Amino acid sequence: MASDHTRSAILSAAERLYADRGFGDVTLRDIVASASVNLAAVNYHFGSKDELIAELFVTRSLATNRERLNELKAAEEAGGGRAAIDAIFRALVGPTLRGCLGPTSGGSTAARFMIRASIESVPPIRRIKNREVDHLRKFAAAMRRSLPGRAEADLYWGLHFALAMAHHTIRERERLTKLSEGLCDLDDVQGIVERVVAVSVMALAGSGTRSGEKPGAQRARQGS
Amino acid sequence: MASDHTRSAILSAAERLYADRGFGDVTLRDIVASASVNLAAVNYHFGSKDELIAELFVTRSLATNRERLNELKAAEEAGGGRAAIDAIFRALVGPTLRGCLGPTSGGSTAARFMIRASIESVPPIRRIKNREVDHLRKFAAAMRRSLPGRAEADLYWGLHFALAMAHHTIRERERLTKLSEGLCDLDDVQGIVERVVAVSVMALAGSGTRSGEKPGAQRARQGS
DNA sequence: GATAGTTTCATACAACTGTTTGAAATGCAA
DNA sequence: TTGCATTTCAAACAGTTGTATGAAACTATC
Repeated sequence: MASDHTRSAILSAAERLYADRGFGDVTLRDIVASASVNLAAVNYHFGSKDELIAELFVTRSLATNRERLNELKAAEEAGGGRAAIDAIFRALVGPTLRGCLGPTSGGSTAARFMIRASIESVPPIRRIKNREVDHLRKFAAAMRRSLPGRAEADLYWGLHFALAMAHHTIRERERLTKLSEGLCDLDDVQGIVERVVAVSVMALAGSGTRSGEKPGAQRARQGS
Repeated sequence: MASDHTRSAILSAAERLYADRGFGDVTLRDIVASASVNLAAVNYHFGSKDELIAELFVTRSLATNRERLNELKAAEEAGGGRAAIDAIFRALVGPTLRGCLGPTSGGSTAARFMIRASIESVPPIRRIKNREVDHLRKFAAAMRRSLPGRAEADLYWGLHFALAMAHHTIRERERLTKLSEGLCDLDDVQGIVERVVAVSVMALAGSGTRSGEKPGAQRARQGS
């Protein structure tokens, strides 16, 4: 395995190019040119283009998941087995938002790569994301412990909405800046985390107090 | 312009194929084979592949936007110029969710196409989406009229989060079903609309009462 | 220093892509 | 029917893509 210089040169060149120009128009030839290695090296070291992409994504997303679980574990230990619901949401969306937003996002290749991976959905990444359910289940379990009375479906909707706000903020951060004409400060990552956490907590607190009653169903609608 | 038979055959074949298999692996040759027309017909009638995709997307998204604005207008007229905030959110997310979710989504090609367009981000569609800011500004304006006291940034965040929940629900509906093991009923579209609206309203109501104070900032954090 | 295993390299391959071309077919007005 | 414009068609084009090949270079072991 020698020095692995070629292998890691490919990895970092690929990550940078994908981050900058997206998966759609970066070819293996672009990557090997940027890494100053031979074209055949990609297939030799990774097997195929898709496996290269998969390795890039797995590495980064394992890191995020680990960070998430660490925060969750810390919060549960601090609460004696039951984490506060806001701490759970913070552990869920904090690492992702901190990784992809703020001043880091301009400089860190890893962050920009993960943003790309979240915007463009290519087959190898989709396959990996589909296996992420187990990871999310751990957060669902923590929420169940935190709010034993709450209906199961409400917990899942809360989890889902928290991820929705976090991911959508990452995906559409440019559009939000343009829409709000800079009023929404996308560099204040901690502020955004707290905003997402606060709304997620409210969403959960507001939805019915006990079992599966649909929230908002009491409101009248105007149309058909 | 004759009967336009070829043109519309291409449009509907393309929409169906893109809906079923995504933009990534549908070629012009697939489309013309499915439409039983000649390969050159696409370039003759649409100019290029991208313009074909653009026309498909523009048609569908104009329809949704029109529906949104109709609902918004009705709500504002009913309120004498000021729509209730929940009615505004309902006008924003209702048409999209109804279009892409529920029993329709299984059968309607248009709905499945729009879901694809929301998941895979191809250049021609991205270009069009970037021009959607003007449309969203109308909703921001309605929100401003509805809640004159609220800080501008909070309104944009509210708008942003509402869209986040709606789009994420469409994008990840399969994963949410799997994660919740069917507990989240993705076929109850009206229930979902009301859930999203309720959370959006709460998000806005909960964020500071007046000026740009960041919500949740009063909460302590455990980490660094 | 010969040997075996790994890694690099230039090159070719085979397939597929969107687009163009120029001629045939069609429709329609005079 | 003649003439003209629109539309269809088969075929080819020019370019790109990821991958495979087999020889060369390198590395470490004996």
